[in-house]
Amino acid sequence: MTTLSIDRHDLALLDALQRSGEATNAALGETVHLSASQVSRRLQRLQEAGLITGYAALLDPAALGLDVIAFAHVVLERHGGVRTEAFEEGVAALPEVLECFSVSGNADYVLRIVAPDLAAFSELMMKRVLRLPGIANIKTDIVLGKVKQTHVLPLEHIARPSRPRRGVRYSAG
Amino acid sequence: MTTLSIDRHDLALLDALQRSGEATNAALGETVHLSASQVSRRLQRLQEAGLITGYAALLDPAALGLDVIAFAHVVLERHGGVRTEAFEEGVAALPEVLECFSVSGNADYVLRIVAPDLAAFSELMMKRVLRLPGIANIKTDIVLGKVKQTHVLPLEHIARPSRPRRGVRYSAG
DNA sequence: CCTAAAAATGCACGAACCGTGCGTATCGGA
DNA sequence: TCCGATACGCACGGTTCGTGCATTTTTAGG
Repeated sequence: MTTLSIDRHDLALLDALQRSGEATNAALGETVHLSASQVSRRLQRLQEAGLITGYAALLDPAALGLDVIAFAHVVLERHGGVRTEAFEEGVAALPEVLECFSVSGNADYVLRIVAPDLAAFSELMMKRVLRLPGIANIKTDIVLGKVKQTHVLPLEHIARPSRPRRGVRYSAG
Repeated sequence: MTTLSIDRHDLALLDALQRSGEATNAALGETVHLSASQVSRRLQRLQEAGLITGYAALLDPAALGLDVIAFAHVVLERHGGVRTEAFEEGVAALPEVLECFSVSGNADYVLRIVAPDLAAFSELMMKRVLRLPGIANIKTDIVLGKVKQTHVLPLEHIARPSRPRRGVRYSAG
């Protein structure tokens, strides 16, 4: 496990990076007021510490023909089984299921699913999702419109020393 | 608007890129069996066509102290107003609200929200979300466990000519 | 307050990477 | 089979990257 302390430069860097991950170190340095070499060194630390888990190209779902988004609320049968494992593995194997969380509330799981169109979505639900083991019932919310969608995590809650200090430490192991 | 046709090399490229957006053109070319120069040219086309909307660094929410994820199901009041705009703008201005969709079903909107902990989440809901205009009621599902979470869109549904062809075209304007 | 250790900074330099021009090869249509 | 169009790999100049080094700034202790 690596441990490090974060200062305001690191926060500005993380914020800039999750918005434009393709920026050069020089460009990043200009927005956060650091030299390119410092940006390079800081990024190396942040990555080793596990704060930066990777980089990704963001694709436009609509341009790829993925026009349907839906949230599926799954309730499992309750005959005290190990069926949850089978269900979770089955879900993880479906590429159209982008997310699956177990949740509090009425449902056991919430799934975020994408599909090309309603016909494909229907077929996916009937032939793949509903056939997963242990399902009692599913209620589905189909997305009608996108008000907001971002991958940018809020960083405002993190204390911002002007310099790294002992005490406030962030880690990932 | 730019229009282009996609072949299997482009698909392989998009798939590789959304998994590791930091890979060099040479490395990408190795996985998709193309030269680095071709990768460069294809990426340029895919970006101009709008299929690639950007690049981002992926951060670890837990390492940043964001331990709470929740889905909020919002029902608006129904006195035929333009309050929906005010609500949507208010939601868009909250950095903790990563996503907001209008949906079919019982609720009007589904919001995905992150927060450092339950105390902060509670305060966020009470002081910011519930004070948005036009809200009738909110039901919240708090995430207990993460079974799967990915940003990788499925591409299996796209036809895969060995070469670009006229007819099958993808676009983004 | 003063001093010394530690850490961060900017610059410089060699290596790696990127985009483009160009000649060649391959594909599709007639 | 022939021709136009398109995709391909190679090579090259410009850019970017990471690291070593000397300097400056900050922290902690006396």
